[in-house]
Amino acid sequence: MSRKNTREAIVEMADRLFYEHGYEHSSFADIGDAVGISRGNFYYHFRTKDEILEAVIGRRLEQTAALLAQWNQESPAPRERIARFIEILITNQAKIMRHGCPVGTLCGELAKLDHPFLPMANQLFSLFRDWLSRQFVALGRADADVLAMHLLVRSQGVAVLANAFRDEAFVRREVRMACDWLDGELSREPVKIQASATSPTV
Amino acid sequence: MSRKNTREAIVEMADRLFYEHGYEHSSFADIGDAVGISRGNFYYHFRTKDEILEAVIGRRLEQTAALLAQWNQESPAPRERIARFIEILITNQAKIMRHGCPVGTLCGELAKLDHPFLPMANQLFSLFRDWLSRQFVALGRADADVLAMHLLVRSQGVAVLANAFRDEAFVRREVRMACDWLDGELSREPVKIQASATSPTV
DNA sequence: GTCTATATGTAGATAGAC
DNA sequence: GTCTATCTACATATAGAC
Repeated sequence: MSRKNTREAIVEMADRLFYEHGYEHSSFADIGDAVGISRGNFYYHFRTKDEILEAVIGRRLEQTAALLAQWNQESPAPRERIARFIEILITNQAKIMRHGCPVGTLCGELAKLDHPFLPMANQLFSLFRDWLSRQFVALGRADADVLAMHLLVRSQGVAVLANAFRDEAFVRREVRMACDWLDGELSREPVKIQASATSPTV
Repeated sequence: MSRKNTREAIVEMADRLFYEHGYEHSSFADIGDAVGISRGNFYYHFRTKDEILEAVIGRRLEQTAALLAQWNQESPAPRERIARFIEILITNQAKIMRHGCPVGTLCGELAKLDHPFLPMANQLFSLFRDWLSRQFVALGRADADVLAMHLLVRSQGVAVLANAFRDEAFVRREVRMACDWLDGELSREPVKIQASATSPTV
């Protein structure tokens, strides 16, 4: 390898292959061949497959945090920031139609495998959830987390169905509907959440 | 096996294991052990793993069609029928929180594997889509398919996030929000869909 | 129809030369 | 750091006895 950092090259390729073909379906041979190294060399950098998965999730967590920080910088207004989240469905449309959402599909696969790194992968969702929630808080919403989760619901649902039906017009339409929903919500007065139960014993 | 039909027992167990642990992660040994037959006997009934997958998808297609027919019988009003679709998120809540939506996770996995039976699995989505669309048509909506797809978006998004966060209150709340959305939609006048493009050359 | 035994391929993982 | 050779485990799949 002429690369300065083989380890980085492995993680980058594993990240891509895990997304495109799934974690379980991506073998050491697949990753090694794609990077251009032997399996033996592979094991010099990672002793187990779980180690690679951990590195990939760590990388995604870093990149997601960086993306959100970038959105914070580029869009001062919370309303615009939320819109950028919704629009990633358009920005990454081609990949989402082919492979689904990188976060949703990884968490789904690890849940099926009952994998110990599932909680770590779920932190990817939490990054978006908490960031969205902060934007709604900044807009004075008491039900910020409810709205944040609802936007996650819409984006995940669109990703799943975009992957199944591969219909660009559908994605654009749902993005428009989500933006309309956002406008509608933000034109209301802030609403207090009702307590979920009155009995203290439950 | 004391069962009358071993083949049926295999398909039934494979259906369950594919749902709980994924298609690729469920081996012949797993299925055979769970049913209580040897691997040799297994191959008497199914020559390849794809054959079992085909049988499982076929079974799900039949059961889904039967479920929709049952809803048609039990609920004459389209509005109530649509509500029943939304409420499967509550009915199957425990399973969805553990393993996600059976349809969404199967289609997602087969998409990753680029599996030839992906189109067949996607028909599961189409069954719900078309059925929902017919209900909205019965309610006089010109944009019936748009509304049907939107309900699929919501249910798939809730399933993905219920699987990740395992939060019952979240599921109940989103179901309520979906019902509210439905009420809001059905209290409007029917809306014509705009043509997606004016140019006939595109 | 069901079983045991076995063939064959491929996965993850290791040892040791260079 | 990188390679080749190798090991072990397990997956799909087959053959043939009962």
